[in-house]
Amino acid sequence: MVRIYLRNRMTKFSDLKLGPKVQKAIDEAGYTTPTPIQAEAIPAALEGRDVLGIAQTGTGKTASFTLPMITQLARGRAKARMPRSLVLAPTRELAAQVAENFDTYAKHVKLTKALLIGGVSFKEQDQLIDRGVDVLIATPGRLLDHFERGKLLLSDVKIMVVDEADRMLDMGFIPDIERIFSLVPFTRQTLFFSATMAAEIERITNTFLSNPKRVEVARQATASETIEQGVVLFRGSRKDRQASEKRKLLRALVDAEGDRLTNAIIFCNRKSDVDIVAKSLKKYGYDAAPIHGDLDQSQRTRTLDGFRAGDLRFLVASDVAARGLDVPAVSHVFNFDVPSHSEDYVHRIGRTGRAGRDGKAIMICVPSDEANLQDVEKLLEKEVPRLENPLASGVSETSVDDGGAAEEGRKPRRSRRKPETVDAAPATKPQAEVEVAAEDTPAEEAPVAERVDDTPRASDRGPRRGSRRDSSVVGMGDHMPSFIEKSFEERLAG
DNA sequence: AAAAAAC
Repeated sequence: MVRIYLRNRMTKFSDLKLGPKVQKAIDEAGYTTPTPIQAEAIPAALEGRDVLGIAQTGTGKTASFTLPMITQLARGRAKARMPRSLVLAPTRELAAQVAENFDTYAKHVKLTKALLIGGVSFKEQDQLIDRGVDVLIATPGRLLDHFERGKLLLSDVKIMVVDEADRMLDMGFIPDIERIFSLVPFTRQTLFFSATMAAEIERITNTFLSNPKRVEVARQATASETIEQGVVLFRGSRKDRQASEKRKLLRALVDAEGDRLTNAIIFCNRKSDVDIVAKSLKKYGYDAAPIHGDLDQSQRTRTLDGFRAGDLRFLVASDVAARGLDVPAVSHVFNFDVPSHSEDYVHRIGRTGRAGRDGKAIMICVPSDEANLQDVEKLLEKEVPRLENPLASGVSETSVDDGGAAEEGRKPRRSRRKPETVDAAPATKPQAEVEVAAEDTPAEEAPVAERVDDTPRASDRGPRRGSRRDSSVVGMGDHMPSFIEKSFEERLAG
């Protein structure tokens, strides 16, 4: 550890013998010192050796293969339909991210590339391939699809990269990966990256890598170091109300963070819940948008770009966004559900507290998630601190409804799941119902409509500064019943 | 039990 650290401190990018044009791009990007994995992997890759990198995101893994690749590919030219290198990534977003990395560091080098991912038309991808590409970046499914159409020849691939291999394993891509390995020349160079070395990954590397340089990077500061964690144990007042009450709790937790919250990712276990939570937050005036695999690729891209640019404050996500995505500077991660794979917890909260910044990760745990919480704590080897439910004292947890947030607008393509009972109720105005909650009256009996204007409102809710792009917000908008805020003040004071 | 990825 110490040795690597010292060595890393002494090594500069300029010591690594990268091509002058690559070096220029690095200088312009403002980087001088490589990360440990870059310092170790780049020299080996430049020598033409296979590399087995065991590292997580945030370690500079992507540049550890793009930089030597650009250097090596700077000479020579691709023939039509015969890419000279191939990068495989498990998700479309990750593939797109790798492509951006090439754009950044190959800007002074004449290098052609194509991004082959699903969800977009074949036509443009075909045209690029026909012209010949130096770098092909792809998700496995779409790559094989192109190959089977006979549009693509892999016999000139000199460098092959497999990124996030353990994720590929989780997603059942290993047979595809093996097939692709069988389609590229035996003499290629292979750069292979995985966050962990599961037995199956070990087997693949033994089969397809040749005397690799093994580069292992200590896990980034584990969860505990820079990320403040907490979990709220929560049970709905009634089973059929738990879902909407949980969303109310989420809003309260968000609000309680005040100005400390600049932006956040909210993870849900199910795509349907991603939609419901995003819709609900939007309805209550929060600047939120969903991302998961059932949404159009164009929408996924737009949402992610907006979030990166700071135009979007809350990203409600499935685990499509848990790993690998480079989203700089997220102040908070909320786990609306406890992830059922405990490793995913580490990946999810790893979206915050990056690059030495402080981060906060807050989770909600309902009774049925308690077994998962135990698994998470077993993995962390420590207890996640319990947080008080900000709504617990003095305020009834009953009767908060999103007004059928989930029922409005289009449902995701494949989601035929029946929404929860509460949300299926006729879409009444949320402010009325929240006000009902303030009065501690069961929603069903409340004369909602006429009470709307009497709703006590806090003029300023503090935390939100994002734009509400949806001008048709039906919900509370800027208004927040004062009881919620009051209970916080009381809580903070006490 | 679910998410991701191919049409």
